[in-house]
Amino acid sequence: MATDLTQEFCALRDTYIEKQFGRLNDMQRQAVFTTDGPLLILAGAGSGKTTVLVNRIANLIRFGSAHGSRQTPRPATEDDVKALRNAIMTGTDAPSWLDGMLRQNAVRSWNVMAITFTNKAAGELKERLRRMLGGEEGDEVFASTFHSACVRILRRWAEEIGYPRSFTIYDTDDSQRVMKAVYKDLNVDDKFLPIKAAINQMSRWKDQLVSPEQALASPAKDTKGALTARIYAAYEKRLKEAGAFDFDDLIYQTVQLLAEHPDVREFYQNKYRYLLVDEYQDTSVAQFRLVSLLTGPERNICVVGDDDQSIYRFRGATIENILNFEKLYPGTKTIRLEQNYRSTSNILNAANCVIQHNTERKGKTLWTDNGEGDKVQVYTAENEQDEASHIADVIGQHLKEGGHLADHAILYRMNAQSAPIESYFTRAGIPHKIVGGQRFNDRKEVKDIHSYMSIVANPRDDVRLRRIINEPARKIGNTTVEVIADLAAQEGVSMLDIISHADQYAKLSRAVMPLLKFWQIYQRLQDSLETRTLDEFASDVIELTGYKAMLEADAAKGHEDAADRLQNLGQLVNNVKNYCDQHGEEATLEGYLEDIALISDIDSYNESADQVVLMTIHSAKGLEFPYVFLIGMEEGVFPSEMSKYSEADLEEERRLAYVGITRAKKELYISNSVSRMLYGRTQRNEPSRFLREIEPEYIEETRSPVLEQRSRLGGWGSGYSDTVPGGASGYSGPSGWGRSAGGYGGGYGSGYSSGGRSGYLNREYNAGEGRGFGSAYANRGQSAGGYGSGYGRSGGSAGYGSGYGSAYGSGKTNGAAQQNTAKQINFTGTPAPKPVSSGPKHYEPGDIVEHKVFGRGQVVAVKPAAGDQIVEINFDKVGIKKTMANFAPLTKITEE
DNA sequence: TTGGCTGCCTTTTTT
DNA sequence: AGGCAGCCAA
Repeated sequence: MATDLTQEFCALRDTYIEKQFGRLNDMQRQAVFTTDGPLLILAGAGSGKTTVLVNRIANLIRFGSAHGSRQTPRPATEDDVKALRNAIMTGTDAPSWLDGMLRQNAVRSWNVMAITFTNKAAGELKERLRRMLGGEEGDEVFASTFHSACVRILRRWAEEIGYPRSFTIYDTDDSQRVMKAVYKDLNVDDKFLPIKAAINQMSRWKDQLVSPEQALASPAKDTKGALTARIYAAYEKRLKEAGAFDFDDLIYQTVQLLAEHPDVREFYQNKYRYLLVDEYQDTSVAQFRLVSLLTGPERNICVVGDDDQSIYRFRGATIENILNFEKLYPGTKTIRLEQNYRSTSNILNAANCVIQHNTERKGKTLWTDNGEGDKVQVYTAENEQDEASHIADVIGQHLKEGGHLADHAILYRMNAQSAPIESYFTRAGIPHKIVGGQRFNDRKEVKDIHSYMSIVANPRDDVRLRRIINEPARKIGNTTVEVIADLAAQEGVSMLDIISHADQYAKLSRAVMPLLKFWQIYQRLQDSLETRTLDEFASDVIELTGYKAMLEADAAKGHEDAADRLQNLGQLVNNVKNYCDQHGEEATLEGYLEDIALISDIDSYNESADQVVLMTIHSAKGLEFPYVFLIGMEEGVFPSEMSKYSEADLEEERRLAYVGITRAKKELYISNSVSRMLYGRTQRNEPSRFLREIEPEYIEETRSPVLEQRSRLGGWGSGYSDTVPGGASGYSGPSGWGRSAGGYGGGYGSGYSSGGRSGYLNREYNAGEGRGFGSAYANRGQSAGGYGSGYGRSGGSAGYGSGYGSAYGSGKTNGAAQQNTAKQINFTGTPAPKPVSSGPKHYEPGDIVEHKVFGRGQVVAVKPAAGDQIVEINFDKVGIKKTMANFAPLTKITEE
């Protein structure tokens, strides 16, 4: 009888628990209820991956392995059954006295570890756990990134492997500085082996857990390989001396620690009995090893990933980790999540079309029961300004229909592509935010202050010391620094140790005063750290080091960016303050420095501001937006030039395209531009192959009106300019030539001399557009009054005219007189490409204007600025905004 | 040692 | 195009 009751209770318990996760689909629920043993979740884009992770953790903590189990801790009673049935029927929580019966083998929250790639993802996970489980239990789950988790482990055990507890984390810039020193030491020429190449190789070795010894021992394929191994060894030695880890070391050294110290390993295996790893497709060999070292004998390891979204191969991620997971963990249960909740079917189908062209994949097809939605809009622009203006048009349209700026994201392949959009949006007054690119913490002044802060935390850090020892200038030049470094090496102490006794070294006699002064500053900083709060310490650093005085002096001299820099330092102090507020008692200098080393721009991106977001597709992974603009869909841009020659690289680009497309919820806008300025020259690019891979039924194409007009006039094909080595007839640079694919009307050549000394042509382009005009100019034309003599050449194919040009010099030294005399010679009257808006405009307060994006508004103030006007407009819908008169998409309606 | 100039190089993505 | 490093001159 009791057995029957227990059986009934178990069945009811399943129902009850399932009801708790009733909003999940079958596959998702399966994933949630698979609590023990290895589990691989293949989660397509938008398939509710984070939801599954959160719910799975919640289930572990609330019910453990109760679901599906036919046993209970004690035999069930009739009261148990009744109470549970009642809870199910009424949809209420079961009474707490049933807890023991329901929470069979429930996992304690601090036994769960969830690893993600970005702080943002970790934060989101924590936030959602908090909401689901409540503050106490939610917060006790350890959710962090690979790198933060490693830092945490290393902080605790650093001394075991010969590092100081307050080790420094080096960023790429620091690494490069170390590398330069190593090159000098080993007498390596960076022309023979570029520093970047060495760093890259070293980084790959660390990703693959190859030690310097192994690298040295491995049969070198060539001299460069052998040399790189020696460089690697020397680099590691330096880092160890400085008590520093670089990004790769954080993982690598943690793996070494866990592998070589069974006690440490067991400590963590006992502590974290349930492991979850997000974005598993982006793990490296080292990260895989780390995860397996943390996984205890119970093998409660759950990984979530999507092989189609693996986009970090270039930095050591190996897609094999996910492809081979089942082999490495026999008995793995694999669950596929293929239902997409994010996008319309048109968007999803477009994504599927593209990704199907890849061969190296597990294979899965996303589907959705969301509606068809609008077709994917493909726009061919004339140039990047046109592309920007088109995007502004669309956004403006959406705003008129009641949409929000923040619902729009502009995604691109590389950071450089943000510039034209940024400039257009700024001038048009469209609020936007660029995520990524130059990070705040990468700014020179910010890094300098951080360097000061970090040498107080870690006096051994010679790299950072060198960075700031003469910043601001305090008469400690290179020669002196090298002498100190030599002395330090001789005595086996840090450079700061030498500086503290500078008066004892004859070799330093000339620089004794400045050095002792520096030492004094250092001591005052140490003192400040001990006696004041962290943010006060930060502002002391800015003051006591003379940094502030230096910038103020610069600003007084009229140095333009000095004021900005001062402001940035103010922001830095604010950031320290925020850090303190967040961490309260636990705020430490090391902690702050760690944060800034590991936290990226995207982590602080906050959706709440009503702005259009601009970021790379890489940064956008894991995010979603109602309206997405995927720009620069051109061969040579996306896929990038560098990936064109390798099939594996191309597949990665395609996965990136897939990631980009699947960010869109409601509408996707893809654009390509016929001509684009890239790396300082104008290129003509074919539309991306990824664009052609999308079945026509899912897309709707439009071309820029300018292009339409031109093709009516002349009918042009697909001319573009190619680059071939020059060399003949005294050309120093490459010379370009135009090629015609299908009979077009004109060509123009524009050449300019870059060196300027003898006025020869350095580069020349012919492009299949326009009607044959050309202009050549000298870039730094110093000779002959700043002239270069330029001409366009017709390069090979019949059918377009020869362009030629007028030359001018814009040399900074003596070409000024010729400046602005450039003429675009126009032979046929065909209009030259138009600027964003034509003709100078003048506004006066009271004018009623129509803005393409913001709609109707009234001018409230006008300020002249650099040949233009800053117009302040009060818009009916969005309030007051400032725009540049000549660039904003503005039309004057009436004057009042 | 500093500061200015020239010439050189980079331009894929980032924790 | 633009930034930076290294070189040279003061």
